[in-house]
Amino acid sequence: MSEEDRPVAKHGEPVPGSPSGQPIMVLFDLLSRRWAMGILWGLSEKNRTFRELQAYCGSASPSVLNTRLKELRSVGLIEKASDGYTLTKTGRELYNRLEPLGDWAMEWVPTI
Amino acid sequence: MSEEDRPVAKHGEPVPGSPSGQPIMVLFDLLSRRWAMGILWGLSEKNRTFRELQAYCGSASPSVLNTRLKELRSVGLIEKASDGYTLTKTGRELYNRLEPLGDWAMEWVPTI
DNA sequence: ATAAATTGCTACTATATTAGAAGCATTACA
DNA sequence: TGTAATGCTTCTAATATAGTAGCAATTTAT
Repeated sequence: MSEEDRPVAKHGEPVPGSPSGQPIMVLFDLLSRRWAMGILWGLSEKNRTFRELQAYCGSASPSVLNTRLKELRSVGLIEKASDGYTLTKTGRELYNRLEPLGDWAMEWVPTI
Repeated sequence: MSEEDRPVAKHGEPVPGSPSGQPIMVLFDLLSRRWAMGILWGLSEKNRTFRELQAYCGSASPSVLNTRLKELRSVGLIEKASDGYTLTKTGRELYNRLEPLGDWAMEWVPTI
């Protein structure tokens, strides 16, 4: 009973520890789960199968990966296609807002 | 011995589980730690003391909050000011790239 | 000056999440 | 009809986070 359902907080509901239920906190709660952003990033390039995603995310545990995929599907950010998982329209919208982090990271990471 | 140093991966170094060491993965590894994004978000409005941040982040555990603050300081995203913690120039740059998520979250969250 | 608050933590235990290895059922291919 | 991928599920160990208590140092009030 270790990695059971941890539903994504709804609007107005307290995020684990965040009583506000502010939208941004709901989103942060989701995105800060392991591999969540990596999955979105990986799928932005092309559709990927479970095992491809696993490799892309550095051998992520299948258990965690699967949990994350279920969550992302349950909130409509990704879905299954014939050739693996794919971003939904909403998922791509989110990715578009995440994308600027890529350029920034390339400048920043070498400095640390 | 539970919440010891978990250094932020350097460029080229494998992120826990991510052999690539791609900049974006290094950043994701940092940002996906509990409260990391919430802290940046909270400090973007104004400087906040330890206890103010704790309240802002929904009564985050002092132990975790402190760990996170150390990490964010060690990579130069935040620093101490006379009236609490503050974003560095670099930290604000990162925040600026995070900010679009706020608007998006306000549209998205009500739909889930 | 002294007492009472407040602040910024540290320490410790309990719980939750993630890692990692193994393996199984199903589909795809040869 | 094998043989090999694929998409998981299950289990245990390791790690991270939550939560409570409390203490030393600084600030505020008397």
